[in-house]
Amino acid sequence: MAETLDQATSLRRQPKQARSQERVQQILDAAEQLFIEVGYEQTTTRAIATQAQVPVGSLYQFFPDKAALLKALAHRYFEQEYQLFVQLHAELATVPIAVYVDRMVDAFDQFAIDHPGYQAVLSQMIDLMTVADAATYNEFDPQIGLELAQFLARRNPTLAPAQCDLIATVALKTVNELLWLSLTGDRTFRQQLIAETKVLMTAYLQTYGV
Amino acid sequence: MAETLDQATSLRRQPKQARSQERVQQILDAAEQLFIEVGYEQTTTRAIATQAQVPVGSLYQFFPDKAALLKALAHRYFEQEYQLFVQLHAELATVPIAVYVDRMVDAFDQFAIDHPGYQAVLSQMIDLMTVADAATYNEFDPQIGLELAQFLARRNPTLAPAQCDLIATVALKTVNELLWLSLTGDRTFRQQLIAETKVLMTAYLQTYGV
DNA sequence: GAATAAAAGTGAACATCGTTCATGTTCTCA
DNA sequence: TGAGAACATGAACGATGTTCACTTTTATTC
Repeated sequence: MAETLDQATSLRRQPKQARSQERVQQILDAAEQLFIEVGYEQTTTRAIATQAQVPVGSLYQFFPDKAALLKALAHRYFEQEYQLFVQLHAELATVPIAVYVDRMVDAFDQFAIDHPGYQAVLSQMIDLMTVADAATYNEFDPQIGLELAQFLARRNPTLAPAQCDLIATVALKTVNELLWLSLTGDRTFRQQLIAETKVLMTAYLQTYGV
Repeated sequence: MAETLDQATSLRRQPKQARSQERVQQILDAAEQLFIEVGYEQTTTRAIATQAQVPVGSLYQFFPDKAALLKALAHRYFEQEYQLFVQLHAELATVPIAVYVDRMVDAFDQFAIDHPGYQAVLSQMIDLMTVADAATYNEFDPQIGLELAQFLARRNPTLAPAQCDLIATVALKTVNELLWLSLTGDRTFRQQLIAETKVLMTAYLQTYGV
């Protein structure tokens, strides 16, 4: 876990001693908690340092800037989401498309519910991306899109590869957005929106006979 | 135009003299240009003031803070989009749903293309909303949603009002997101995504027999 | 048309932020 | 055990959004 995280977030310095590695985790935990509580923008680096019981300087020993903290946290969630997809995708290789959609949407909905920090961290991550590059975000999402496109091509061989890519992009983006919207409402709203997302996706994919 | 803008953006002070009103427009124009060129975050209030050839203080005479400038600009676009919807919606009251979707999607796509500042301002606006309230954004979008829901109920009277609201919400959110995504790519990508958006929406709405 | 009040204009100064870096401390290993 | 590498520290820096005491311009009154 540690190695994967380090590689992806380009830590300013590799923590070689156990003491430093603990600090990195302390800082990340403190940052996540504060991002959830008061949001990314409102969280000062000094507050993160205080919460993690380290001086500000230690923060910049390992992370190049404040945004790197958010990226590191987002990376953790993307990684988990990708694992979730891979596992479920294998299980649902041959089921009808309606069942595939049903199970997938439910799984990702449940993931967001199970991880309290997901919404707070990701929403701030999206904000950051419009300003800066989308490197971190585009690390796992296109991977899912690629596998989804291959899945569609296997289901309906008459579809051109380019078209499969496009359909996968549309499907992913749409489900992402609607699940995201569902998180902003109460339980009833979320369940209704989940159901509606399934209707939408199933109708769309059945158009292509997959 | 001026009155509508003033009401919605809660200017700190109403510009009563012609001189001030000109200044407000100068400031807004300068802000929009800089937001497009270097982005909202990277644009300093001093830069806006310099560009508009006014001192920083004058900025805060009319706008409570930097975000108010972005909101005022976003409001202008929302207002124009709503007008566009109302007009087209009236024209398409009785056409088949596939035609309705086709014309609507094309119109909003064209709007984004015709207004160079739209993407820059709105993307920053979206960022701002996750941090602050969504008051400005929710000013016109739900209005469109409401009319869309009534439209669905008229097309298929067997649908419950609550379900019409839900369908309208899903449709709006989805089209919004996909059109937004289409702006990030080149001409070919945009055209393909526009076409795909129509397929998705038509398939979805035909499910409900509207 | 001069005097007074009200509105508008101004920019140096303030508070706070993200970040740095010179200096002190702790750990590693021959 | 001691020299060098890794790590820790927080005062200081530059930049930002914002304010407010002060000046200038416009409106009103006699």
